[in-house]
Amino acid sequence: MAATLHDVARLAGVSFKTVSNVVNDYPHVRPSTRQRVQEAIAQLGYQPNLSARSLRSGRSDAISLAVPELRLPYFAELADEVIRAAERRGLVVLIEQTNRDRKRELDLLGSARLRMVDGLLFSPLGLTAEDASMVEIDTPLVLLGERLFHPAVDHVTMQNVAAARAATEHLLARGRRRIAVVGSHPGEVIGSAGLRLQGYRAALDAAGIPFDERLLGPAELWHRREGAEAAQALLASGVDFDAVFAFNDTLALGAMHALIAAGRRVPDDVAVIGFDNTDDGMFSQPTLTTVDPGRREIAERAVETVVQRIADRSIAPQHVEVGYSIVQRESS
Amino acid sequence: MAATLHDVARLAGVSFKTVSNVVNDYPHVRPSTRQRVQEAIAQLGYQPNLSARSLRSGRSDAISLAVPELRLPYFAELADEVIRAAERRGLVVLIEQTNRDRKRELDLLGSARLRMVDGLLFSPLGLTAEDASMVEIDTPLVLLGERLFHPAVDHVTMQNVAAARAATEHLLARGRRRIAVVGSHPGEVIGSAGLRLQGYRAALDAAGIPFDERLLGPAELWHRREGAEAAQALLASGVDFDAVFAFNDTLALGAMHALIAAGRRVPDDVAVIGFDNTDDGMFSQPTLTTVDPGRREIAERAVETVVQRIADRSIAPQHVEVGYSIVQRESS
DNA sequence: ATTGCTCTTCACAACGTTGTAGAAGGTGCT
DNA sequence: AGCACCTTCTACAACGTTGTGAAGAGCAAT
Repeated sequence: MAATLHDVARLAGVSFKTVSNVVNDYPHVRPSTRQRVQEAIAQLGYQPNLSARSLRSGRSDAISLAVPELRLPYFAELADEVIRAAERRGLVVLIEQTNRDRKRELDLLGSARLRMVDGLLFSPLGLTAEDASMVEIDTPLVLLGERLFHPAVDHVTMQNVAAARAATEHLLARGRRRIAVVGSHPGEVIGSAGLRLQGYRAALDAAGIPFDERLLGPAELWHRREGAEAAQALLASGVDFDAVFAFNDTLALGAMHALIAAGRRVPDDVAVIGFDNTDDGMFSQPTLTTVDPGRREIAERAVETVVQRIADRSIAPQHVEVGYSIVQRESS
Repeated sequence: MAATLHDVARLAGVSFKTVSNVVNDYPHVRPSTRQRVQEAIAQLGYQPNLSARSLRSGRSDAISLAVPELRLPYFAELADEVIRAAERRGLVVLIEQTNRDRKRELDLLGSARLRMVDGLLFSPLGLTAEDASMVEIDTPLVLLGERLFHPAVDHVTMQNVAAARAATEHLLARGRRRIAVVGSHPGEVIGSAGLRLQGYRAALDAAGIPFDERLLGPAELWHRREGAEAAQALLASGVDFDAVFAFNDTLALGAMHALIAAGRRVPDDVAVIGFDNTDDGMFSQPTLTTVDPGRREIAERAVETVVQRIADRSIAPQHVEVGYSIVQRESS
């Protein structure tokens, strides 16, 4: 059905390799020949077979992006920006969802699918420290987020600790002293929750405010529902608080909903700050103060890094940290 | 670097074709041979080269999903569900963003990338009626949404007219008589905006309420910001209204924000209904009444349809319409 | 022992492309 | 004229897989 180099060659009266040379902009082709070939290409609607090209060249010009769940706004917006950044470099993006499941994440790393793409951007959530060695794979890999530390693998991360500290300091600066947390993961150290908690405690310490464990609202998943439930649990516990630091915006919106439903005014009674600067905090009621963790830059740098790694596997592993900022809105 | 059939064959002491037969579960392989080959496969960590397989077999087991913007919750959730549905059938999903740009959509249809995937799920927004013939492409294609009608191409759509009518009737049933629209596209007929407006007018007609053009709040893009701006414009125009039917949830949330900021109570002064049933309306303040247009079923049926089309190109074009329902929450 | 059958394995030829090496033709220099 | 050197084009051999057809092995029936 579809035309091949041979079909074009036959029509143009040249060898199929000459057609290949035209397609690949090989310089030593006589202008008249080039034109004849191009006309034949146009006439037949020839398009290169990318499987064959990929087999022969070892390049597919496709990368994978593996995220926990695309329906979480943070990952949807990350994927959006990764796709844009990849497109600027002529790459297409294949998206895998791991549902923050350790087994699925491990399967992914060993999957034959990986051989179809030139590289992988991987945002692991379920993997534990003991799985760290599993990320030593043949396919160029860039890890996103800070869940895993493996010195030999490229990372592009946000500054979780510093940004969380800044978020907490923002609330402190506005006079809040009893700052509850929504989204903590008890016992976790290296994950986003662990690091953000670390930043929170650092800010409290610096301000001379004692850490009160009763202010922690654990939430395994970072969805709206879990944010609402954590806030309800804090209210029900009777602990006194005048602010909430939610570990992402989705949790924050859920928490805010629960607070308002319980009759608390935001920000008058309880100030709320989120984390991620996703679009849905821009028009919430009230609008959500949040931390912009540099998602756009993460996407850009991640694609840039994987492209470099694809081009040269021998360069030293890169660990990129992007900037963050506080976005103040009505909720604080 | 990576092991091939030949490497495995050498280690197992068989021909490379026998290894291929083992990999593909060809039945006539002696159990002892099969085991020896499987051990060699495990030892070398052999994984088939998918480019080679794709070149030889003509199948890549990958499909493309083309959407306007992944950061819009509707499309993020659609993509999430398409990926899940595809995975159940052993397919991976490559995502393209068209930014509702006609030229990009046309480019996509002619792209060589398409030859790398077995099929395409395409949600066009920018194409016009005169581009309809462009969707006659070699790659199996399923159109999502109702923007284009081309009898020869598979479609999976929501019931825009009926669902919009039901949304309007929901507001009418709650005693609202001055129902504003947010998100209309002046002059459009076959797009989502045109069809939803048609449903709105049908409901008004049936209720004997005259259509008032001043109640239309146009919004080209269906983002939160445009929803807020459209609502502000309606308020500024001085036209009286006691309800808003926003053509998607994102617009609705933006509009609700603007209404509340202007001192209107939702739903007491103005009832609001959205469209799409995306996650962000579940915990908004107030929570958002909306239309569930059957997104999950659209994803499932779309993947099912493209799989059928890939298997047999000669079957009659399918036009699938999925069910809808009203999801009532606090905003109405 | 030979024939005919089934089970098992294999050699070979694609799929459509790019890289290598070299041939054919032309041009400029000595 | 002879040589070297460009430019232009081509033939051939991969890349790693699957489909086809046929060969070899084993066994029952003749």
